[in-house]
Amino acid sequence: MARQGLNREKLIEASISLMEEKGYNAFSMAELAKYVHVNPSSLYNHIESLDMLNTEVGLAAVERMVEAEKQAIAGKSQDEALFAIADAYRDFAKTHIELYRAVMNFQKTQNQVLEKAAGRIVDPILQVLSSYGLSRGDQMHWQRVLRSVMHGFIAHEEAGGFSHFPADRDESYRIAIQCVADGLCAAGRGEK
Amino acid sequence: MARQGLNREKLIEASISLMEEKGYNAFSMAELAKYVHVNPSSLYNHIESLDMLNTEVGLAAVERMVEAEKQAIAGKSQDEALFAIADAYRDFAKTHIELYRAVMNFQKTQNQVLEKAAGRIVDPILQVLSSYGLSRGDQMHWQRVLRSVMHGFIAHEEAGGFSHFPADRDESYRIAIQCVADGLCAAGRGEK
DNA sequence: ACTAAAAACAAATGTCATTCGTTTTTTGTG
DNA sequence: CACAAAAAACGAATGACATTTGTTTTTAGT
Repeated sequence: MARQGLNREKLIEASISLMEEKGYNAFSMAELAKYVHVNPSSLYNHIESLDMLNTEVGLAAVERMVEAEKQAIAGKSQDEALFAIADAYRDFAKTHIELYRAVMNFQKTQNQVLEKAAGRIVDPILQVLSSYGLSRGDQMHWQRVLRSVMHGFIAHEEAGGFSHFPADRDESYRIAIQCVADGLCAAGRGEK
Repeated sequence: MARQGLNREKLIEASISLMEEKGYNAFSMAELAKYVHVNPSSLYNHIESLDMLNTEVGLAAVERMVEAEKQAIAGKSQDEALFAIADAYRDFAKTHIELYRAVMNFQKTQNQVLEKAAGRIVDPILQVLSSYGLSRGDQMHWQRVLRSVMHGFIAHEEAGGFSHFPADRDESYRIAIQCVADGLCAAGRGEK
């Protein structure tokens, strides 16, 4: 019954660790309580709900992913930056697959939180795209294209959807990103 | 207590209807039991588990999606077929978003089931790609590229991840598919 | 040392999925 | 038509979960 010195931040930290360790789906209030040696009901002295905890973990994961991306693209531009951010994105998802799940499972209800996260996620991508000389409108479209390719690839890869054929997945990803690179170059030259 | 004339097929059908009506997440044994006017425990006379039911619904959804795709590409080839299948894919996902979720939430554990579903999904896509004159290896890569773009786009769109900027989403999708089309043409001409 | 806030607890509620044993209904055979 | 066996329903129970409430313990500030 001795106090554990808990607070909101520590619980979020513990949630991140626990989620990485046991998996996004195995995460629960009961598991978290066990992890911090406390009764499940005691958690509510520090946090409002499981939903809120999932959101906070997702936000923290976004920060880490964005940080990794920014480091990857530092000092680079155009195709070099594009491949760097694409690789960093995939590396993060593979290394922290459970955190990546937390990001992609954001509740649609939390509109303002989602808005904030979306802004952070788009930021380094727009930075890369800015070196291609696109119109403002095209930047918006191509930002979506790149995010679609990256997430779609990782989602399939992680779900085992690419296991049917034995082709090298790294090479598939390279081809996908090169495809976007070529499209960006063409768009940058003003081709429609 | 009068019998309801239930069986495995009818329960799967009911599950599909219920899932489309109430949503993938709201689906439960309790809801299904209510829907077919039976005690929850009675369901186990016909099916093994909720997991198995989710899998069956997912498989049924794959069949419907593939059917829609095949109709869309009938008699078409190259870019026309590509855009047709891409639009059919997105249309299906938007019209039956809860079924689409069921497809994308396949359990990784069910390896043979996943294998079967994967084969079905890839089939119409390979049919489209076959008109581009790719090598067998390239077909495998580009099949992955196209699936990544389509699913990634829908996942983001459906999660509200494309709401941050007011750009037209239809146009973003068109650009994404055109990007793949251009890549396919180049690959078909033997460019590396 | 004492008071008040903070943090822990136990117990309870209302969800689930699933299992078990029992009762009811139907089916098929004599 | 009767009767036995199979099939399908049920209720009750188990153990998981999130969350609420009321109570007790611990700590911090005075």
